[in-house]
Amino acid sequence: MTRWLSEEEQRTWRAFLHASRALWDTLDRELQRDAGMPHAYYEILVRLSEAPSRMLRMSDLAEATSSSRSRLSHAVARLEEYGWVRREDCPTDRRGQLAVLTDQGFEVLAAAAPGHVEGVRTHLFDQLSPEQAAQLRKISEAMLDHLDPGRALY
Amino acid sequence: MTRWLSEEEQRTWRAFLHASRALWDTLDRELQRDAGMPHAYYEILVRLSEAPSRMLRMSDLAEATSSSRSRLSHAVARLEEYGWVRREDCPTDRRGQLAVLTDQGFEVLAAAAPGHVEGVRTHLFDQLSPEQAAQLRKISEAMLDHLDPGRALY
DNA sequence: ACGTTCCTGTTGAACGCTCAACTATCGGGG
DNA sequence: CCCCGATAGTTGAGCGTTCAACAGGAACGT
Repeated sequence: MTRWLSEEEQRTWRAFLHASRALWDTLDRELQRDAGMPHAYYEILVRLSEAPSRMLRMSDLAEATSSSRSRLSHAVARLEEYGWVRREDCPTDRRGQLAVLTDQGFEVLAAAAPGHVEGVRTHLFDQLSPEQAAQLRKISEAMLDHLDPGRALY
Repeated sequence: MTRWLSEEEQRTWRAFLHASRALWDTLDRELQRDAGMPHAYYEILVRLSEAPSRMLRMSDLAEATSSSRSRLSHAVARLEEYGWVRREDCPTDRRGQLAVLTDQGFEVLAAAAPGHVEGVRTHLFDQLSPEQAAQLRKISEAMLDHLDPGRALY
């Protein structure tokens, strides 16, 4: 009863697989080389930098970066070692922890951002027509609607 | 001089980021749960199963799965422990090694494939119109042309 | 023949992620 | 008030990946 993929679908699937992996690896490697951090850590810093007072509850941060609580916990532990993030107790919920972006963390992020954005542009948007970029967004949103229906759009 | 992303581009980029990660995580988790292997190992088995005599040089296998030699070496070591793959010396190049899919490995793959294909269909193709699937292919190929120009198309 | 350079594949350490187990707190119902 | 299930976050072990270093063989020029 398996609904196998057509030849056409299989080619599409493999192209997508290789392309997204290649893009991912490239950006991750650039970030590691230029800023000394993996992309997952960069994303944490970005989300914190956009939050009010540059701080977020661990859970909210986990959701924003689509990462598990455990992963975030490990990641923040390391970011704390680097001095880029610091933990604070949540005043309204004694179970809670706040992750706070330090000034040093902000500096590191500010230094890393231009290179990374340039990478995203070079490796993704420069390769697509404006129509294709719009299509990619629709496609991504369709996938998200299915895989993660509750997620905040932005 | 940084060419920052427009609001529109940023939304596209984040949607793509979350969507491809969600798809990836979902499929990887399903495969781990149902077949006891990560997607990377599944891909290795697939490529071997399609090769003549179900064997490939390590380098060729690394390229086909877009993985580093080191990664493949570790992976094959583990697949060998499971009894799904076996190594043979290459007859024409004494540096070379051949990875060979065992009968048991083939059985495991045959058992895992229907579930995984169903996952790809459910989580990807069922969510896209035929036009969107075609667009996704073009988009992926444009990315590949840039990131990995020499790669075999299939 | 010889040496240099490239290529093939492996190794071990460091790192990040997953999973399951655990502690501590919150919040609602008897 | 107390209990109980749900929630917040952490921890450690196991696993896969990366990276740099390495050994051995091939290919090429001289």
